[in-house]
Amino acid sequence: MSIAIENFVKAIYKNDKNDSNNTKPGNIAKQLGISNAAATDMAKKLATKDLLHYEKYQELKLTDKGTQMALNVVRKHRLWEAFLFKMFDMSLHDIHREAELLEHQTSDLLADKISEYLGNPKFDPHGDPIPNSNGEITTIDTSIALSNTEEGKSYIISRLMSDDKEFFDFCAQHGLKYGNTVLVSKQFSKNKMTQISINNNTILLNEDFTSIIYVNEKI
Amino acid sequence: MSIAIENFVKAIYKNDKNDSNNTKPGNIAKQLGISNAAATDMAKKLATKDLLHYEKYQELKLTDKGTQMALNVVRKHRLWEAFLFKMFDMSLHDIHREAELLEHQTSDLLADKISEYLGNPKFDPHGDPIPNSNGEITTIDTSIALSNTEEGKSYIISRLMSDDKEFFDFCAQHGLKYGNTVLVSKQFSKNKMTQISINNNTILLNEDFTSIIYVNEKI
DNA sequence: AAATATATTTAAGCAAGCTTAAATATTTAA
DNA sequence: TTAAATATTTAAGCTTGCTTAAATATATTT
Repeated sequence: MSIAIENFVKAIYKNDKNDSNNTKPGNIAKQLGISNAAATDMAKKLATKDLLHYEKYQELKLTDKGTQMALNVVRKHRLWEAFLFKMFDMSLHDIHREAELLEHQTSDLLADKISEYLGNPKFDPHGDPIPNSNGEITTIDTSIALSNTEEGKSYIISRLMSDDKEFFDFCAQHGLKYGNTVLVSKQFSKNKMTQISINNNTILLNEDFTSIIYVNEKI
Repeated sequence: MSIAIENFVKAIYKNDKNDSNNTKPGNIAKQLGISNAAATDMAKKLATKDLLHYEKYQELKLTDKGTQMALNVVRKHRLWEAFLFKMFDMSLHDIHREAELLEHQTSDLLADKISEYLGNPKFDPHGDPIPNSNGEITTIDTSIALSNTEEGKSYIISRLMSDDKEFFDFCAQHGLKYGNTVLVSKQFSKNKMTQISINNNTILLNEDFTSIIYVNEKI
């Protein structure tokens, strides 16, 4: 299957997993940077390939076959991220960009080799779960958004849910990295801001960031 | 530039480096598995992009710009081969196939990271030279074909010049691998066959193989 | 509930990268 | 050196994955 198809299916899959689960063509189009018309065309085409269910003006829904394809691509993406993260000193954003390309040109065999080398990890450096070769995902996700944490408690960063370079640059600069510990020193509930301590520094984060940084309470 | 263009330019480059240096469209077409007409079309198009010189019925000649592009792709291909060879237990043929795809989706940055990780190697596991980031190649190649070796001498395998799976399977089976030592026990000059010893086994190779296995005399 | 705004779909069309078939040029061989 | 074989080019046409513009349906607002 083509790169365009893999990306289309992946976009629907990721949308489905998100809060705002709008999987109509227009929303997919926006994420892929193509026109609405192109998205509608593609949706119709993929329906004939049994990758998704299409009904005029309705949400696009992946079939089992489509879901498997999406999971396969997502698996390769996240394995590449984990692998490049381990092997090379590159920013999370650069790693994401490489993985975005490599994911489409990776055989199942190579994906398995990478996975094996890494010890079959269940999460990538963003904290996103890595599907196994059967498309199964470990979804034991007890993490919460930094915006929902409690004052005075310490947490371990488990997910950075973004693809935005500025966000990652900010994170890298302040030590906000998968596995690191943060102390929530104050929640400004009125202004929806959170004050944290990390590496002996105090940072004030607004909701844009605290809603995409996920953490687990440190026991 | 597209994958099709990169592959086209690469094919011309590799043809130029070979003995039978026929770089007319038909020959390139054969190697890429496309029609002669498609190759002619592409050649005309690439001429307008200043990647090659095209004159009706003449050989295709890469411009400096085209050569640089080819070298860049070849560099990425061979770096991937060296990297996958080092990291994973995969056959040379599988590695070649992965590299054939990955080479087009690798940023210069990532290529440099891979090269650095490997200690900026000058040769890949086939023994082919890896261009550096400026497109410069180390061509101190003192190796000779196994068919030209002398009886009774020992040699170190330096190049396996093929993309053929059956050949690589044969090599893997008999320990014919980059860096390994072979003793040439007999040259059957009349039949163009060579008898070698490797890993305490004796193998008789015909010219199809001895002409693509390159070695350096063991001092 | 009607009017307005927004989203989706349809239609027509374009560029890239191919194809096959026919025309033309070059090579090879007799 | 002329005829036959082979290679290259031209021409017409196809598929994929997009575009813009216009038509149609759905959502939102008042």
